[in-house]
Amino acid sequence: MNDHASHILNTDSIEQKWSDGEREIVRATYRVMVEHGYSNLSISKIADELGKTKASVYYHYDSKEELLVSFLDFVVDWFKNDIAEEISESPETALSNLVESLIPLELDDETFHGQVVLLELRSQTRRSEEFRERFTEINDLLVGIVRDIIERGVETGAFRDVEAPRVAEHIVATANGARIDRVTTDRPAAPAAVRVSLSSYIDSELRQHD
Amino acid sequence: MNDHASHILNTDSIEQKWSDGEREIVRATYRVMVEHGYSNLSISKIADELGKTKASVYYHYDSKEELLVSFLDFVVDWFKNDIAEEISESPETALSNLVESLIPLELDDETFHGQVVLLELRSQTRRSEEFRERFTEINDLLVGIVRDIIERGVETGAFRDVEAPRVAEHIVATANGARIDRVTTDRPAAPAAVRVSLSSYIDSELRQHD
DNA sequence: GTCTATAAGGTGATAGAC
DNA sequence: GTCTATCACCTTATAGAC
Repeated sequence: MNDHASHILNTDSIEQKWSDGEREIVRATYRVMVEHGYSNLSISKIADELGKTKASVYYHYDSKEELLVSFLDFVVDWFKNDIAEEISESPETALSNLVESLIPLELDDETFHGQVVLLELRSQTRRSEEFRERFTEINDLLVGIVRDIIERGVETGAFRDVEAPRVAEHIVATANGARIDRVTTDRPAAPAAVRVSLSSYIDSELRQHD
Repeated sequence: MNDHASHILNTDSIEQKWSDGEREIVRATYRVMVEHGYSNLSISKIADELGKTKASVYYHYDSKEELLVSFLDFVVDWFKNDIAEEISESPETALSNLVESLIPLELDDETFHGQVVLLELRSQTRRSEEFRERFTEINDLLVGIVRDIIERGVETGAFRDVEAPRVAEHIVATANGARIDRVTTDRPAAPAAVRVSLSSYIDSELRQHD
């Protein structure tokens, strides 16, 4: 699994259930957001990025709201495709790989801005139920992955018999907290500290030592 | 310590370094944000809430940006005053009290909306360095409190000899992750799960059992 | 300190031609 | 599908009277 928002919306990771026009618009939307932030997003800027006019955007989407929900659907899809990778390993390495990718030591600028954009969108939860549903799905997916890894480890005897659902919530909450801290503060040492402490927690609480 | 945004900006917890006019404006700003969200905040709405006109607001603040930074200064101040409470207890109870208040089981509506507003503002980190500084300060403060409790516990022998700075970052990241999950998703069981797992982590990793 | 009035510009969205 | 033109509205911010 890659960093949360890296290479987001790459064509090859997006399913075929959208038309070319919609796909182009959503990708342009993402580029505008990475450059200007969600709060400065406008249909005009999207149209400029596309090299077309506002009316052309409104041919594909009836409203800005609908476009944003569509954008979130792309994010969810990307997330599903991206997260499915490399969990065929042993539970121990799968979990530590996941932690490492959830809390990377460094972020390139585009990924960084992509994370901020997703946080901006996440904070718009009052906008509609549709928004809320998408972020609920993303968190459910991530927690589900972690829980499955832990349960698999418990079955194979690699992990102690912990309560997988709770521990999974704990790990995901920690990773998300670290990620948000990184992109909203100047505390450069924090992410690495969290990662070390979380890894040591996993090692001593979950791992079955012989 | 109370919930992050409960009773925020109560008059008695705010210092005297602002004029009455500014204080009134900032408190009106908060009320507008709780009702309409940060992204729908406007000078007009603040003026309406105050029962005055836009020009009156601009007499006190040269720009919306300046007003928002001033608002964040109030938040930081509130945070300082609020967080200083009840840490005179034993390290064990101080830490578990803190975790309980950082991850409350229930949130009333106003506190809930207040948390969303703070998340919206936090996501506006690209707006200016001033924004970023305030949230850096808030996180530093919180991590500092936790670290001090842990260090005190290590000194008194209540806790094992853990690396206080790292564990503090871990605990705060987890609490923040749980808080953001709560206000941006429909996953009602998640906060309690995180809280249980975090408490059990603290109990088994930190506590010196005899 | 607060008011009225206004400027200058961006926004989401639509009508109708091609 | 894309265009031009336009609408109604809201925004931040200022000038000047009281």
